[in-house]
Amino acid sequence: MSVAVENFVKAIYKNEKHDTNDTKPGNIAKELGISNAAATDMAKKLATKDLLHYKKYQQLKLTKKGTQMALNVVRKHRLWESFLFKMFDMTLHDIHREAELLEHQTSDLLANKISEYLGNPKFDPHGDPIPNADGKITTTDTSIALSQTKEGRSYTISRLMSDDKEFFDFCAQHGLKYGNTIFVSKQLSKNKMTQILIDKNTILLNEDFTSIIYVNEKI
Amino acid sequence: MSVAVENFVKAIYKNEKHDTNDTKPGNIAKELGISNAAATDMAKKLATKDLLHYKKYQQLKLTKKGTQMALNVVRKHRLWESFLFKMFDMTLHDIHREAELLEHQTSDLLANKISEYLGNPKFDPHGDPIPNADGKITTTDTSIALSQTKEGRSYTISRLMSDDKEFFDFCAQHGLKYGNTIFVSKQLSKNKMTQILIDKNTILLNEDFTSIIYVNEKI
DNA sequence: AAAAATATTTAAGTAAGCTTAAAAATATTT
DNA sequence: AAATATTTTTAAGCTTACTTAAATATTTTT
Repeated sequence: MSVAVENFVKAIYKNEKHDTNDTKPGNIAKELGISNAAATDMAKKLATKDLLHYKKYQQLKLTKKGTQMALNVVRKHRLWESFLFKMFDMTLHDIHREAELLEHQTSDLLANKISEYLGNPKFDPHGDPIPNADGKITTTDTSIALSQTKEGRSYTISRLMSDDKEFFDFCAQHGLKYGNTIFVSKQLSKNKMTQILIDKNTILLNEDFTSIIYVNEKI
Repeated sequence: MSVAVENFVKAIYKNEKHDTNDTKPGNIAKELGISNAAATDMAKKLATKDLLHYKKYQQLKLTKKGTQMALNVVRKHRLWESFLFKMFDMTLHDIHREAELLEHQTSDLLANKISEYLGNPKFDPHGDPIPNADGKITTTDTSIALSQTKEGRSYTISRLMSDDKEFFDFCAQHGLKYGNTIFVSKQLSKNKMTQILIDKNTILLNEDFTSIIYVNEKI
C-alpha cells in the first residue's frame, strides 16, 4: 500500500486513540496537511478497500484490516525511533522525522530484526507502546497527563506525546526524559500551570506542556 | 527529489560507470522495469532540471548536478548495506532490497551518523566504494573480473556485483565473500569457465559469475 | 427555531509517473 | 546500399494524490 494510504490510516488510528478523538475527514486532513476534499476522496477510496467504514458526514472508523495496517506502521515507526535513539546521538525530534519516512520502507523482516536486536522492547523513547509483530499492544498504559497529577507527589515520566522540536529541545534542556523522576510541588489550577521539581530545579509548565507529558505515580 | 527521479539518475550513473555503458533511454528503461516511452519522457523532464543532457537518439549524460544526486543516493545505499550487514544476520540479497528503499528516505544527517558509527568505511559488503559526504570516491579500484585472472595465482575477492538472490545464495554457500581468498586453478577459455579453489573446495564457475566477481591479485 | 458559521462533499482540474500503439529514426543484416 | 529489425520518440490515455471552487449538509450561535 502507498505511503499516502499508510499515513491516512495511521492518522485515523492516532485520533481514535489519543488526540482529539475526532476522525472526520477535516480533522485528518489537518493532521496530514492536505485539503478536506482530498481527505474525503481518500476516505471513500479506502472504504472500497475495506480499510475503513465511511458514511457521509460521520466519523471515519477503521476496519480490523485498517487497524492492522495502522499498527504495522506504528510498530515500525516506534521501532525505528527506539533503534536510532539507541544507536545515534540525535535529538528526539530528528529521530521522529527520520522514523516518519523509514516506517513506510521497512519490511516486516527488518522490523523484526530491529526489535530482536533491541530485546523486543515494549516502549519507545517517548514512552509510547510498541505493537508486536501481530499488531498487538501487550502493555496497559496507566499513565496520566502531568496536568492531572496531585501536589506533593512524585512521578516518573512515561510519555512525551509530541513531535515538536521546540518541545523536545526544552525537555532535553531540563532533563524531562522517559524514566526520569519529577516531583509535583504545586498545581496552579487557576492558571492551568504546574510547578515541578526536577534535578533540584523548579520549573513552571503551562498546559501546552502538562497535557502532553504523561507520568506514572511513584509508590 | 522524488524516488523515481533518484532511481533514474542512479541507473544512468551505474551504466556510465560499469554495466553495459549504454545510457540510452531503452537500456535505462530495462534496468528500471519501465517502458521506453516513460524513460524518454523522464529524460526530457530531467534535462529541464539540469540533471542530465538530452539529445534525441543519443546517450544520456548526467550533468554535474545529476552525478552529485546519483552519488548521494549511492552513498546512502552503500552505507545502509554496510550498516545492516554489520548489525543484523541477513542475506546480502535481503540487505540490498532494504537498502534500495531506505536510500531514498534518509537525511544527510542520518547518513553521516551511520558512516561515523561504522568508522567512515570506504567499501560496502559487496566491495563497492562508498562516496563520502561530498560525493567523492576517494579510493581507486584496481580489481579485475574473475574471468580476467591468470591460472595459478591467488586473489582476494573485492566485489560481488549483483543483486540476484540466487547468486548470493551460491556465494554464501561456497564462501565467496568480500575479503576471502581464492586460487585460480584453471582458465578454460574455450568454455569461458574458470576453475577455482576456495576453502579446499574446487568450484567451476561459468562466465555469468566470473564476470561479476571482482578480485585483486594477492602479492 | 432561524440565521450564521463551519464542515463536508461534489465537481472540475492538475502534475507525476506510468501505460500502449503508432510514427520516425537509427542499427543491423543481407 | 537496400531491406529488415530494433530503438526511440510522439501521442493519447490512465491512476494516484492532490488542488480550488461551489454546493450541500451539519453545528453553533443568537
